[in-house]
Amino acid sequence: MERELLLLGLLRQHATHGYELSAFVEGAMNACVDLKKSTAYFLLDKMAATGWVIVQETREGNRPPRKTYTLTAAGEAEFQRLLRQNLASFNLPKLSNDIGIAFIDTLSQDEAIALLQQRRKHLLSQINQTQHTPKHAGSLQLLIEHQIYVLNSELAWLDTVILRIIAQTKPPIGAE
Amino acid sequence: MERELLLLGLLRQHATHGYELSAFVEGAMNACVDLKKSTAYFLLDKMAATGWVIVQETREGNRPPRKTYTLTAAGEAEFQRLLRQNLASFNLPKLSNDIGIAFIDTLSQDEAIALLQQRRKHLLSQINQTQHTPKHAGSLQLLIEHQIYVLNSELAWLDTVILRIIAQTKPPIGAE
DNA sequence: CTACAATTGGTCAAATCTGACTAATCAATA
DNA sequence: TATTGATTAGTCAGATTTGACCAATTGTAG
Repeated sequence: MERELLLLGLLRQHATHGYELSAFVEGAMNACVDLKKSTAYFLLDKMAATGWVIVQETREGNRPPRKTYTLTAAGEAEFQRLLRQNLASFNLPKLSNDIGIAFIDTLSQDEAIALLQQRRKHLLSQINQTQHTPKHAGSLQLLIEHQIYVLNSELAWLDTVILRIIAQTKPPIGAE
Repeated sequence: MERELLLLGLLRQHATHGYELSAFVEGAMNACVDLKKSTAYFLLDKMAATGWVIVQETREGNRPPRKTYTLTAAGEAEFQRLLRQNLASFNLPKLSNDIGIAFIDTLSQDEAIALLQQRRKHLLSQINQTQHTPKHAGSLQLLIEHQIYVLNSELAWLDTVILRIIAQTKPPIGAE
């Protein structure tokens, strides 16, 4: 339902066609949202069937007709409902992408640390990229800030993991 | 690929049937992984087709036959590959579930704050639940710790958002 | 003992998602 | 001004995911 909320919220600002919507989401919002063009069209069509939006094919020249989606009153109501539901609840994001961590003890310490250093670099570059995305309007910007915040906590966590592994079975010189 | 890595990693510890795998994942690992039973079977069958596992139907009594999955050498190799790839890379988790935040400026301050307080409660109770899940063996436990860590950073972030909203247009008594 | 629920083990049709594709237009450049 | 490449706009078959279901077995309470 988060994706529907997003689309309704965007359409609420101004009615537009699927391409612009998905270009925006896959472009400017790329850092915080995963929603492909084809899925966007799918969802829009479903919402049209439900009555939350209406479609108008506007034919220009002889290119394939452009479909403009407009929010209906029912769509506005659904937006209000979804927004409140979304804000009031929290569902933990599952299976981020650290499953590998669960099996890290099958590797030698050296290899484990080398791999995690690489991971650390990926993370840093993502932080950089995300920090340099163009500023969004209004509270959309909060999403980007959240993303940066999350990436930074991941970085901090990763560092503690690396330290733990180093500490683990390397009580070196004066070990007790 | 994270899910395949997980299944291979678990099957590596000991060959077993789909039900036990998915019961474990949907049970003890529920906090950090989202993988339904039916998806697990689907993935297992796919991996069987690829040759990473072999299936043996063991018929006991006249109940529907039980399918036992065993890791092959190719499966072990793929595990090694996926593990390294997973550890060395980082893909940011997208569209957590705070899309609502992007549209929070369409609400009155009072309602926004009330809703976020509710969200805060959900979050707290999830932290509690996750903290009380039974301890996992070995580095599997790291996943749970990560989950708790993430939930706590989400809590901290949520609090800053709430504070920001309160501060936003409420320069009360001696406003300049 | 028996009936009623819970658990074990798995399947399947329907819903959803994806990558690859079409096809027109614009933009630039040789 | 053809040729090439990007951009706009959307479709679709095939892959994946889900929720609901089936059927046997194991408690378990009366």
